[in-house]
Amino acid sequence: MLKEERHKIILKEINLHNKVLSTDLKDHLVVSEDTIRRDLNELDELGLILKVHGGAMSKTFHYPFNKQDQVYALEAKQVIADKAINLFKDDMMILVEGGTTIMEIAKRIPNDLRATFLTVSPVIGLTLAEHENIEVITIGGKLAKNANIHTGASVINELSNIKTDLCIIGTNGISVQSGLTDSDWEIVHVMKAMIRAAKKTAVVTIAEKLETVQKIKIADIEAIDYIITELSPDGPVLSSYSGKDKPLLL
Amino acid sequence: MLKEERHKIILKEINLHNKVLSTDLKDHLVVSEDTIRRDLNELDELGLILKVHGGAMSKTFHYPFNKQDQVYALEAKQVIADKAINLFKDDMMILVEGGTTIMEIAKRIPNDLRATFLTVSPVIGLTLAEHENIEVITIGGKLAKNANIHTGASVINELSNIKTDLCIIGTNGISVQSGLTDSDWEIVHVMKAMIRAAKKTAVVTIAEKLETVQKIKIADIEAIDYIITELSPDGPVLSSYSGKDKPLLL
DNA sequence: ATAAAAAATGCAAACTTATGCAAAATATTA
DNA sequence: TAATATTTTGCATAAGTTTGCATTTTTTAT
Repeated sequence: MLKEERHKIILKEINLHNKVLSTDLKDHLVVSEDTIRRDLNELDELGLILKVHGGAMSKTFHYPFNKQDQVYALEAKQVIADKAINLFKDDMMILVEGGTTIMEIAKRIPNDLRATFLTVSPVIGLTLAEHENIEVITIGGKLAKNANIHTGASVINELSNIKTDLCIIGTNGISVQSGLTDSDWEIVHVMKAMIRAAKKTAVVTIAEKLETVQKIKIADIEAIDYIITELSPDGPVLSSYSGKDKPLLL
Repeated sequence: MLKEERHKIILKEINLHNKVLSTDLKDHLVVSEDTIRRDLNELDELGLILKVHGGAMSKTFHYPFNKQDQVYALEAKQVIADKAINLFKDDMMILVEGGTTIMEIAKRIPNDLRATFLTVSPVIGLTLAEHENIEVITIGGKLAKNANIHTGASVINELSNIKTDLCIIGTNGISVQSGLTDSDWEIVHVMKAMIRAAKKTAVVTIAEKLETVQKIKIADIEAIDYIITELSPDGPVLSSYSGKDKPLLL
């Protein structure tokens, strides 16, 4: 078999499965492992694949993260943010959590919106405060270091005295079966209190998180009023989330 | 499975859910916990994630306020900060205000200090939280846009239930005659409440502000326990601030 | 303080890779 | 076509990686 031929087969395999193992290839192509290694090195030098210990991987597949500090799935989150902002009306009182999706919302709020935001996240609060007509009230408490969110009894307590028009939360897990879930005990309790403290609740999430489940439950799907993803609400992915008593998809 | 495959899966998990536990990963990927630890360490060294005890978390939400905008009289403020930090002992409860001098203190706190800080400033809170052994409690309230400090009745109210070991405040005006003064009604009231909420109060100020007076009074000089400037406490400039019932100069 | 969990360390086994070399295959040229 | 040069391949050996395990140290929670 010609070298070129092998190269084509290897490339095809990588495009198909995003990776190959040297051992698999040597069996498949019936050559020595040395030859495979040389092939992979050549393709790597041509920039066509990424050689790694034990095989090779597709270059595009490898790291979709160009810059370290870049927000994951930023574009999707911006689409979500714009949909969420449509829910905001002048003079509303809106309760928001932390997280990168909500950060996008905070950044993209139009400057003429006149509203009061309550938040448990100092970072979100500071970002919201950059808008002229937004009043920000921070719900203080113990600053949880991992999430940079205020938690603890004082937060729950304060939230119990509040009834806002709308609450926007992100989520770590969401599924039809298990509802909203997260893995952090403190944060789960803050989220629960936030949902109780608002007339309507909107969950914002990138579609990738749909049907993922974490260890601790926050709320049933039926307790949510809106689900906002970057997808069209009519698409097939979201169909199981709609129905009687189910949230409105945006 | 290729190592890089595992890395990819780990990164995705972190991007989706902000954090992962080593134990979950080893079950999910069916490798020993040692391997997971090594993976996490590598990804951490690449700057892609933040390794923490028991797992790892996303780097993206570590707030971007570190950009060192030019601080006026930075060197003087750093001298002051180091003097102030000498007042801090393990297990203290310390109440701090906002402002650039206090920001220098927050940044320069040694990493082995184990203490609880209360603050009305979200930016200071976030900075303090970067230190391993510091617990941060934010006193929430209406976020005053000019000073980025929480103000209003709720702050005063919360502070009335607190007695901390030490309170550190900056000031806009300080003079032997008029004491501490400021020009913002809301902030003055927060400051007064802060002084009441601490056993001892330290004022940090660059010498330039000495003998300047603002419109609204916060407290008499006698109500202050320490004055910290960048100057030597023995020098002629500060002589009028020392004496019976007067603060200790540092 | 104490116990439990996680991390660091050193080590050995299994596996992968680099290198030089000779044989085999392929290409080039008269 | 035959002779020669070039490239490719497989092998042996040495070197390097990766992984899991045992042990000690550190961190965390009670």
